[in-house]
Amino acid sequence: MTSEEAVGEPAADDEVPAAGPPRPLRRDAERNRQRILEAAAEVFNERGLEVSLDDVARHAGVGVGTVYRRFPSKEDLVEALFVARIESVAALAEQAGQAADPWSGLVSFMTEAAEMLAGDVGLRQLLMFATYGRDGVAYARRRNLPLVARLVKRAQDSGQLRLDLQPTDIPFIIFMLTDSTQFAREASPEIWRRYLTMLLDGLRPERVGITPFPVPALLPEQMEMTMRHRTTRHR
Amino acid sequence: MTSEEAVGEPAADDEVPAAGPPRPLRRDAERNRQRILEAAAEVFNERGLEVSLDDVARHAGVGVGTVYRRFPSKEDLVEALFVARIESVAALAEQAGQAADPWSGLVSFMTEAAEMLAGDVGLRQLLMFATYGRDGVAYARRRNLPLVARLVKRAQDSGQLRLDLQPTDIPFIIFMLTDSTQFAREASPEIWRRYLTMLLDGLRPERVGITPFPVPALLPEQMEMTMRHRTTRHR
Amino acid sequence: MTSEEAVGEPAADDEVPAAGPPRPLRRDAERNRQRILEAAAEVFNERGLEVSLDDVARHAGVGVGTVYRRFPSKEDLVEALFVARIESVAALAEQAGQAADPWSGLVSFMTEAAEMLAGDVGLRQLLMFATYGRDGVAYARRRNLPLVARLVKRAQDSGQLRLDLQPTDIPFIIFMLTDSTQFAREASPEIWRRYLTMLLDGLRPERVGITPFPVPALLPEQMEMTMRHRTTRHR
Amino acid sequence: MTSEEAVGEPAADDEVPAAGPPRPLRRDAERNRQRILEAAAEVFNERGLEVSLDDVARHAGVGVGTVYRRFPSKEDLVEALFVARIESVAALAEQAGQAADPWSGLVSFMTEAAEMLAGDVGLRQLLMFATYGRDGVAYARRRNLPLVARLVKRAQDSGQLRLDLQPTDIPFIIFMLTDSTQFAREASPEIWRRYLTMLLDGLRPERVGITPFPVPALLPEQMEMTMRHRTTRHR
DNA sequence: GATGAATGAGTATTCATTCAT
DNA sequence: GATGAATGAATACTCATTCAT
Repeated sequence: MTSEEAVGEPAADDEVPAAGPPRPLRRDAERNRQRILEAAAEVFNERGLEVSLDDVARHAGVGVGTVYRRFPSKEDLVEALFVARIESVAALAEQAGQAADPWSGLVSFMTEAAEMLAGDVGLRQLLMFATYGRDGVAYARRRNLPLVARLVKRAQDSGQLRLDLQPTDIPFIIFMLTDSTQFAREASPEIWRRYLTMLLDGLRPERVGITPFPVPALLPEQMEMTMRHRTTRHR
Repeated sequence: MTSEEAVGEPAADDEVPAAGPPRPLRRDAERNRQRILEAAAEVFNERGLEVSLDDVARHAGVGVGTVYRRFPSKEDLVEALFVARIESVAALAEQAGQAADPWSGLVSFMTEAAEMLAGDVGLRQLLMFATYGRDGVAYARRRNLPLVARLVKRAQDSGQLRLDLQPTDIPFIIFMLTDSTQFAREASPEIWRRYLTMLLDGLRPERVGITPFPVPALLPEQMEMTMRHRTTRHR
Repeated sequence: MTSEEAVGEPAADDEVPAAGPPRPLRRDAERNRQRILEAAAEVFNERGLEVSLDDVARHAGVGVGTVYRRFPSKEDLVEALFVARIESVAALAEQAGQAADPWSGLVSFMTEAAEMLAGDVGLRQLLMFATYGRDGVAYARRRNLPLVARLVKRAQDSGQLRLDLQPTDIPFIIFMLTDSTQFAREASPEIWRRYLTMLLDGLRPERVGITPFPVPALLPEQMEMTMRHRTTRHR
Repeated sequence: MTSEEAVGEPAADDEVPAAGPPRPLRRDAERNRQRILEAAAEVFNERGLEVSLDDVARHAGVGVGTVYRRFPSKEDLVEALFVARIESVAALAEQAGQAADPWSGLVSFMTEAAEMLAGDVGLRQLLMFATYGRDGVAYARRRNLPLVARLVKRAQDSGQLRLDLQPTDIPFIIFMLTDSTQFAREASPEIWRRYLTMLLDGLRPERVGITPFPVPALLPEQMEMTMRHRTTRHR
């Protein structure tokens, strides 16, 4: 990365990244950053992404000003949160890639990812609706997708998964599944497992009468575009 | 009990106060009412139910006072919009009940309902999250469910649908499917058809290796409770 | 009614008073006017002068437009109401003037006037705070004052009332007394009688140790000015 | 019980959350807080408690957000203003309790309290109608009444005040008196002194022909109830 | 004349974001 | 760097008043 590329940085003053990886924060700053992320995770999960940054700050035990110093806008905070979480999802995908049986590797990934999203309103809201957050979302997804692709590939190679399923279908399916939990949070937070079962049955290849998909899956590039389109500006 | 008396049924026609249908609006008023509804439909579809009534009014080319004259609160406007739409869904269910083949009846209903919801952010948001709207929401759902139940029953009786599928699963499935379209609005607004296919394949009964559902479906009563939990949100 | 008279139509300078008393309203118009006044009296008494004209109109069974045709503004309506009521007060004063005993004439007037005001939030609010209403208020008071003055004079002439009491003191006293009832509406709507007693004891002339008033009473002219100053404009 | 322990009285110090006094505001904040209070006092006095907080803010030269930062709602602002003032009234009552002559102690209190209320529309409106403000209102009154009761008792014990006067009569009288000033603000802001004289003459015991009160005074409990009836008015 | 529809400025309150301390 | 104070545009809703039907 040349210094020219690095110029793409926003305000130019503040935090001038000395050409190279962004200099690490001072230790107390880093601690605050973590606190804020934790507090945000907590309140976003409890009350959705609509909570005010004042609340986040209060919860984190810092001033709002500090939140803004670390995260130039609410969108950025939300995105940072997502990026942090997405790592876990990536980790899940990686682990699942080690599974002896390709099919059950894929299934565990889907199950575990769904578990995460079902239990974390904020995260899901962010991933799905992306009313907050920015390009980092697309980026993080890009990072995830190859891992998922590998899972899919292995399952298909082993003859356990219908061949017309695309890697991009997987995030969709996970979102869909956990959507049902949004709807039935109180009544049946695990309801998504029911629909996962249904779907999995529809993913097997060996069946007689398999119905071809009427619509192609999204291309990886399209996934990114998708994100950008939905980012509704917040005041 | 004459058919006139039957009209006294509480939830059924609260809009008819006492004697005869509410006198029709003056022509100009009716025109504006329509304009407002259209404008609301449009902006709600574009930007979700969060848009302000000022925006709706501006879009309709009327003053906000006019909006409030016709719809005493935002909730009422939203509900009016919803109630109108929900009738169509019910109509779809009724029509589907006439289909010669029970399975394809069910499939057309799901397809058509998904088409509606996929194309109408506001409607879907309302049905799913019901953060706006009032009793009409619960009522409309109540009205829909029995029709859906009939479709399910018929398909199961004809041996075309797995027996452990419950009527309450259907709305979930429709919500789930259209959820995917929320996500990929620009890139592929019809993507849900892909997942419908998958799901349908998982709904057939005659297959080898059918996997039993790990979680029960929601009971009809639970569907209503669900609603109540989310309804009380706005000042 | 000739066709010429009928011409009193909007285009032609509305209701031109043909030099003389304002032509009486058509009978139906008059009926509406009365209805509106009655309705206004009722709701103003129940809920204070803040009720909306829409409410008044609804109560009267007419459209708001009709209210505005008769009373160009809320202020005017309120004033009309006051003028109507003030007649009753004047009547009380006249009757009291007939009493055999001058002192008890004065006392009954004060008592009866206080009874009226204590029982009519709207009327009192209007007279006292005059946040609504206009010159008619001053006018009506002017009309009342001479009658009161006579009561005062008689009582003083008969040696039953301290000589330094001025006629303008009487309205003040009545307002003051009924003020207490505003305060204790629920707990003791008749509490004012208590303070009337006190005051009357302080009005007798024959006592030893009578304390001269430290401040002069208002002059009749000042009473009018008073009114004008308080008329806060309403949107 | 030491005077320090006495502070533990429930209503007495709810404003002190737990440990020590609430940390003092930053200097700029304090300055603005004062500005807001002054501005509020001013406009409330000029135009009553109905003025909008936008107006208050404008008058104070700050944004409305600042007003809301210091006073979470209009009610709170009003109460803050009131609580500050009410202390002065209490202080007056306390001082008056020190007077060598019980009668003149009572008279000075009434006079000084009336002076305060006569010059402060907002304060009076709040005390009288309590359409704004919260528990602080009830509390402050509760705090005042015993002090007043003492004044009354002393005057009665010294034979200078009629025995059937109750402590609750005093606030009524003060309200009544200043009511007259509301009415004659411009013409004669001191007019209430005239009626105070009258009333005082009616309060002496030794007179011939003293008229017993026809209605009992309010009980202290009733005073509070009174308040409650009017408090719940604002959104 | 009567009706009630339309208007829009006004109300209390919230919250992302900026800026003085 | 951290803090929390200040800002003001935005939101849902009301109501006196005007105007088309």
